[in-house]
Amino acid sequence: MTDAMDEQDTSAPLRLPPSRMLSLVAMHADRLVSEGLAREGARKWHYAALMALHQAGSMSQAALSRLTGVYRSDLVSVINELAERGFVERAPDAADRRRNVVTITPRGREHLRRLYTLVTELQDEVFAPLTGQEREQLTGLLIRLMEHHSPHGPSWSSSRPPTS
Amino acid sequence: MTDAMDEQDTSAPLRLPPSRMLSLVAMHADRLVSEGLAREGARKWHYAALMALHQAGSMSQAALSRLTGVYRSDLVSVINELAERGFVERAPDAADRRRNVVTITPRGREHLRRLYTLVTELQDEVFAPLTGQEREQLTGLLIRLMEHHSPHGPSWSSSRPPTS
DNA sequence: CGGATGTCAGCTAGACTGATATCA
DNA sequence: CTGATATCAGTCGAGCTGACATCC
Repeated sequence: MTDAMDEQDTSAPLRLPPSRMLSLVAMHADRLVSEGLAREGARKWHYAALMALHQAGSMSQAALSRLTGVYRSDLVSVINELAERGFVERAPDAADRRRNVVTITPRGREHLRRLYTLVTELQDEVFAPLTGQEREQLTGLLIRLMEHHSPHGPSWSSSRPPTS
Repeated sequence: MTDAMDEQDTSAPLRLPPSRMLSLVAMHADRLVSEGLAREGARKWHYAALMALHQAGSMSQAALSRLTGVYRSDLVSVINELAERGFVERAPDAADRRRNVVTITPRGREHLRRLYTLVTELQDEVFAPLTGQEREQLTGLLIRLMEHHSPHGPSWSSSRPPTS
């Protein structure tokens, strides 16, 4: 009966707090996704921004920041890179001259389709040991935790494929 | 019927890949834990190192590195800080003069007990929206994923309290 | 010799802060 | 004036690499 701290036991498995498990799994998943996207010359934020623009339509950088969780300051370079490659257009908003309206281009949509396929495959790789039901369990639990943390943020669901 | 990409729908929730959900939840959990530990003047690695030493006994820095996942190079400063505060002792190994044998001290055990209590409370905070059963589901799934990623690493279980 | 160990210096992407100029 | 916007500079912890001297 060990109630307080378990004593030395070299053979026993390391006991980790659940938050640490989350970090380890998230780190591994992040690495797989990042490396996969890098092969296509993209980064996570590129994907996130394109996906958000595709799903929710053109918007200002500040709005995109709120939607994706990427900081306004960091979004600048992301939009720069996407614009350089013609995946996105940044035009001043006539109605509010502080704003840039960011719009995804047809080339951006093509790119997004490639990235989406890639990301989907990578998700399968990450969650390979889980059955479909278990994956839904997991995402369900994660969504509950996310809603608890940022109750005023956007609501989330697992990603579904984008239409051309 | 949306098979490919869903078109614009500002009212719809953002669809995130599960790996992104993992990152968000892990980030939030990490922040809570880090902030909590900071209030006690500690960091995650301090806790991880003390816990590993407590559970598995004295060992070299390299062994501690393998056990905790903290890089040898980063462990140096962690051990420095713990040693400065008298939580740990670093002594040359007579049998293998390359090695430092790191040992947790009684004061270190006291400190660990405080940190353990804190970390446990923080876990409760992070996973507050889940029932006990759901938390076990979650950790079960996470362990399966961890084992899949590093099948030759240590095996894990959820953390149990340390004994004095 | 090859390989492990402890240490140091430095890199990188990412999260975050602060300041500033512009404009509603 | 308050507050939002885009941008830039810079901080900070964390993960990771490379090199080096020492020792097995």
